[in-house]
Amino acid sequence: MKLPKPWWAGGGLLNLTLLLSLAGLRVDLDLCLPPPGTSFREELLPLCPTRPASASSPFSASEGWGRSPQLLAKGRLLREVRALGVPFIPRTRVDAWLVHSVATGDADGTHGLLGTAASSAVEDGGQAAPEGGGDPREAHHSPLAVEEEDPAAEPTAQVRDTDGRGSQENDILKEKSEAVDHTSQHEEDEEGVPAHLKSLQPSQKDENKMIDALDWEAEVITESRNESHLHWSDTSFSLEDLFQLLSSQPEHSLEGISLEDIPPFLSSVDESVNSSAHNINLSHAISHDVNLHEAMLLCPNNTFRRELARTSQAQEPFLQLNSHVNPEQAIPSMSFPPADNQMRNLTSQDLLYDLDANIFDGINLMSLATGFSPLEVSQLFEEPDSDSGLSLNSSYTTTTKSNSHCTCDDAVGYNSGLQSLCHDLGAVGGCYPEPRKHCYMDHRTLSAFHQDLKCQIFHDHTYHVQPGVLEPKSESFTWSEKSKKISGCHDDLERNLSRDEQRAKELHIPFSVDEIVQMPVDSFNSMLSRHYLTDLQVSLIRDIRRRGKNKVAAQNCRKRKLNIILSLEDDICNLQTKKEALKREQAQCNKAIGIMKQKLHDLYQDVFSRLRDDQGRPVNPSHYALQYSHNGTVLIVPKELVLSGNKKVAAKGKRERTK
DNA sequence: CCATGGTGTCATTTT
DNA sequence: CCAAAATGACACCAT
Repeated sequence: MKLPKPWWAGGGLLNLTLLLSLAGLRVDLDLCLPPPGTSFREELLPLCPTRPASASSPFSASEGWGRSPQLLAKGRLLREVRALGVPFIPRTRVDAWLVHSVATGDADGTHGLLGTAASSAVEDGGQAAPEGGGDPREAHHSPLAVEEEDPAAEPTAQVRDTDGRGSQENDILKEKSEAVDHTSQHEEDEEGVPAHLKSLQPSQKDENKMIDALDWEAEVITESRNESHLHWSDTSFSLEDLFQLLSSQPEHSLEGISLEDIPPFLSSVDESVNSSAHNINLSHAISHDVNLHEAMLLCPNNTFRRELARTSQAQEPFLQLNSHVNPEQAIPSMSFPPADNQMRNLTSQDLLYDLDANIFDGINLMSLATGFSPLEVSQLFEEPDSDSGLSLNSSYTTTTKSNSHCTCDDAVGYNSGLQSLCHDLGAVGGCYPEPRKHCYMDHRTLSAFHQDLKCQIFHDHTYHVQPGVLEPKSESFTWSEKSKKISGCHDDLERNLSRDEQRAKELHIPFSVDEIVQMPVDSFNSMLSRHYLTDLQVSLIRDIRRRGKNKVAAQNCRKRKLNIILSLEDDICNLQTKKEALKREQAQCNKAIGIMKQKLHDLYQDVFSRLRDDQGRPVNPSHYALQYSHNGTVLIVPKELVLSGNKKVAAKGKRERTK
């Protein structure tokens, strides 16, 4: 028959086995050793405050946070090994009631003190009622219950409600917390290996690391148990040893849960570890006004991200709103939306818009008249803003500045009669040096080129550009201002057009921006080859594709960054939670040790109060000590001998440890 | 007016 | 070696 597990059991770090056989009575001390099948972290480790157990969580507690069967098998194996106790001292229970029986002058206890074996009393008295105040079992309560009382254990999302933020945002935050929940919780194995050791590791390495961590922890426990074994399984020891060990064991044993084991960076959050508000701020600092909700879309198994994904999909038709008419397109979704038709029908509603349209048409005409590309001409109407969207040729310009003359020669191919003007304009910066475009020009038939000319001349508008106005530096009518004017005067749909979309529209690019960006490489190249496009159009299409790809890449990059930040935040939360659990465990161990010390002291005093020497005088406990030998006898030994024996035992234990 | 965060873009590096 | 992706840095804009 086994006594209930002491309330402090579950520490797993202080393995103090005391076999005190006094007159046949056996007092077994087994502190903080988790019983087979349980892990102290499973009992003590509370849930992460930002991870309230919800039904929507993809990982329930029964699923072990998604632990793999291999890991569960390893955990079971380790527990079985621990349960066997090999080669450690077999685990025993604290038979506090025995101490009580001795202290209260129980007859069996007295009899046991005299040296007769009465180990059966342990079994017979196992169900005796424990002593009221000092019995640790009476103070036993579930660590989870402790956790429930801990205000810090409240879900952060609930606390956030008090932060004055809307419930919807709180829901989002909660979803975010759950979003990052499984990503690290399922990586936390049952042996409590810190998640931060593995959270950023590839999943394939997790198992190996898990094995290493398990071995590591088993080794730590082995050392702890061996130390206890070396101290206590010697041929003999005294109660003084027990006192000394109890005095030294807390610090020693608690090294395993020392706060120094927490990674150093946690020290920065040490002060606020007891404050749930800290968790709020941590999450809040990242979640506040973050418009990167799409970032969550990358992570699977997340309701929040799935919701956003659905929202994004619902908005996708709107994203295709800027698709242009292309009869050759086989993509149905790229058809011309009515909104765009409406927008085109509204061209006369705004004089400014007409002016801008005329300007662009004039630019096209200028390009024809001067042999200068419309893009270059259009640059004359903007400031040299690298962010203008019209600076797409900036890289080419910088890389081919020395070839400006050749570029102008190329431009002469369009209109050889204006070479001098080409030079003049080229000095402004209107170079068009990309050689690949000329390859398109080479295989293009002249008739097609003239068709392009006719097409552009068809939009002829009288537009005269003064040479002085061509200086971009002096041009105050910048692109951004133009965009502002356009966006300010047009409807919302027009305002949502990006610069590339506007330019593509102005240059009559027969493809939508989405098409250009999302099209596969082969399709893109074949599309360029199939269509007769001007160099400007090809250049713009390529730039649109490059910018679009890069835009998506930048978005993905930022999403990854945000995910990393969230993951780190989650790691911080986990480590804080573990730190709190370890602190509670340490406090419980200290309390248990104190109780044990007191009980042992009482027992010691009681034993000596009953002992008499040969003359019938009481034995002074300050001069003598009780020493237990393996043959079951208890000797009263002068303390001088005990101290010398302790030194020998300590030396022997040290030698065995060094082996 | 300033601070902050989101976003687009370019240049460069990495894959 | 080249193309695409990734990323740092910067500028602009909205709040």
